[in-house]
Amino acid sequence: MDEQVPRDFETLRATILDRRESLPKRIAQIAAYALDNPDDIAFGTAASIAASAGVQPSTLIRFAQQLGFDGFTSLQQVFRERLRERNSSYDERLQALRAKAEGGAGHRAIFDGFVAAASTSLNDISRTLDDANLEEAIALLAKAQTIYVLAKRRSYPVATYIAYALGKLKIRNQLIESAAGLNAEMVSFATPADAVIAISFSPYAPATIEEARAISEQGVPIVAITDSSFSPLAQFARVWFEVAEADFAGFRSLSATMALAMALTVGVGEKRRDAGRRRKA
Amino acid sequence: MDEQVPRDFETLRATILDRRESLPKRIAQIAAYALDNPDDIAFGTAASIAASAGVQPSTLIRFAQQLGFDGFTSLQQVFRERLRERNSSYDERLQALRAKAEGGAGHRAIFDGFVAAASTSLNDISRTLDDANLEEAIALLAKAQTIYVLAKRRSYPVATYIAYALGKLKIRNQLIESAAGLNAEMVSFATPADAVIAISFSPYAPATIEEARAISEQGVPIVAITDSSFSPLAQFARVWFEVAEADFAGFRSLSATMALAMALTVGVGEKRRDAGRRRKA
DNA sequence: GCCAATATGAAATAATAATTCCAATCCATA
DNA sequence: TATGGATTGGAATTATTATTTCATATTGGC
Repeated sequence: MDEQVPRDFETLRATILDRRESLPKRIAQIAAYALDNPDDIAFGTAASIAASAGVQPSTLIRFAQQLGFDGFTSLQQVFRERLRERNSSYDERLQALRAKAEGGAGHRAIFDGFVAAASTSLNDISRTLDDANLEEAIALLAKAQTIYVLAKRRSYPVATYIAYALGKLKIRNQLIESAAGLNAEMVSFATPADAVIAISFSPYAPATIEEARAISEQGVPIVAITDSSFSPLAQFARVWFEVAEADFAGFRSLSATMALAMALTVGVGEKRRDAGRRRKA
Repeated sequence: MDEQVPRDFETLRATILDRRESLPKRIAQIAAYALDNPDDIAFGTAASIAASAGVQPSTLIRFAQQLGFDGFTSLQQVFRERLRERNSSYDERLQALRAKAEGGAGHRAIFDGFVAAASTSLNDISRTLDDANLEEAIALLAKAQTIYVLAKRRSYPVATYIAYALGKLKIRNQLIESAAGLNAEMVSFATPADAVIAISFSPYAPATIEEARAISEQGVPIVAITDSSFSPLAQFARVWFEVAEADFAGFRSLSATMALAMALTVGVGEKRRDAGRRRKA
């Protein structure tokens, strides 16, 4: 018996490619289809796959048998296993990272912990972000004459990134910060024709809250990124996003907030470009 | 009919979690199993899944029906679809999202793009980061009297985050930035007993390079985070990290750099604490 | 503690899908 | 171009799997 049944996808693939030349026409046809559409093989029924590949179900079974399987079903297992492994790798790796980080095995573990926290946060936010909310925020910001950016302490890096990106997109913006302690004055220039992006997480920096309150009392609409509906920022905001960042070693990730911030920024850029184009036309 | 059938996995998951409380015991049991072992649902037969979850096949079908599906088979489709999608690698997904965003597919696509870019970057860096390099950098920084942080433009948010974290850890640090244009003077205070974290990506901000050169000429050791071995920063650095961030819509992610920055920061914090403890003992 | 409504288990049934079989066709070779 | 073997198509058969049904158990309200 020189027939070694390929148990994993890569071996199977190699075997098929190897024999390609010597396969009968219809078998070759289904072989090509299998390598091109492995997902279909994993999920389809013999009949549906055969139809998609343009052959008879029986041919599909002969193909499987020629490879040493005892039928289509066992061939299909290989294709399913492949999907399973590919898919689990990500979650499992995250799990492993977290476990290793918990175990405290040197500095690599710290790094892994931050990577895991960031990944988790990204997963969470892409699950929970509300599309309508995003549209509303972008629409609001796109109308603004000047976009003010307000964030301190832990959220400050996000603010600087937003300011950088807005600048690159040639969107007028003002980061509310001042070495000279002129924040209050800066805030007082904002009008209802402007808008604010405010970012703050618990424990909320008092200055951020205070400035957000002042600016909202002037009628300037606020888009807030914060961590719960109890956040004082949420009550001043016209639109607000709840972002739950995972933490590690006492520091919360910023990855989800960053992704959202970029989406807002670039979204505003696009919306303005579209509006401009429409006006010209 | 108020029954909205969840067509995608996330919606389904949310629906299940939402109703969790009100589900009968066995149904709840299979619901929990489904969320814990989605792969098994995708590939198993009703009988095999029911057995693994410790319920009857009929319960599984009732579960599906309660969610608004017309049977187990249509519920299973959702789990299969999830595998299909998840399976496409991050790179492929990023590619697809880019195309989608180009085509003007709404703002959600932009957001998804940034999330995908961040995830890709995190994947890459956790694959490529060299442990020894990390140890060396942390050892070097832990010895420093003052840690100077140097980064402009796109990398500036990372610098502010490092400065924030170092501050929280009570590690003396100095962000090299000055509204008054006194960077050169600031740099001149650094001595070989200090250290620098410098971050710069192509196109390298000339000021960063210039200051890095000046500071290295004073014998101050530099830990650099940059994007290639050809980076001018790499040549001034005692230790350097190559970080390849994925980009989307013209903006590169910062997630990998952030994770590395946090690992460095917290690593230094730990190393100092350990050293302090040893000295006391 | 009893009743009705609801939930569960187990087996029967229906549906679906894989496999087999055989006749028809194709192809290489003499 | 005739012949044997290999290949293929399509329907029949068999196996597997989902679903339904109904008897039994459990639960919650009075």
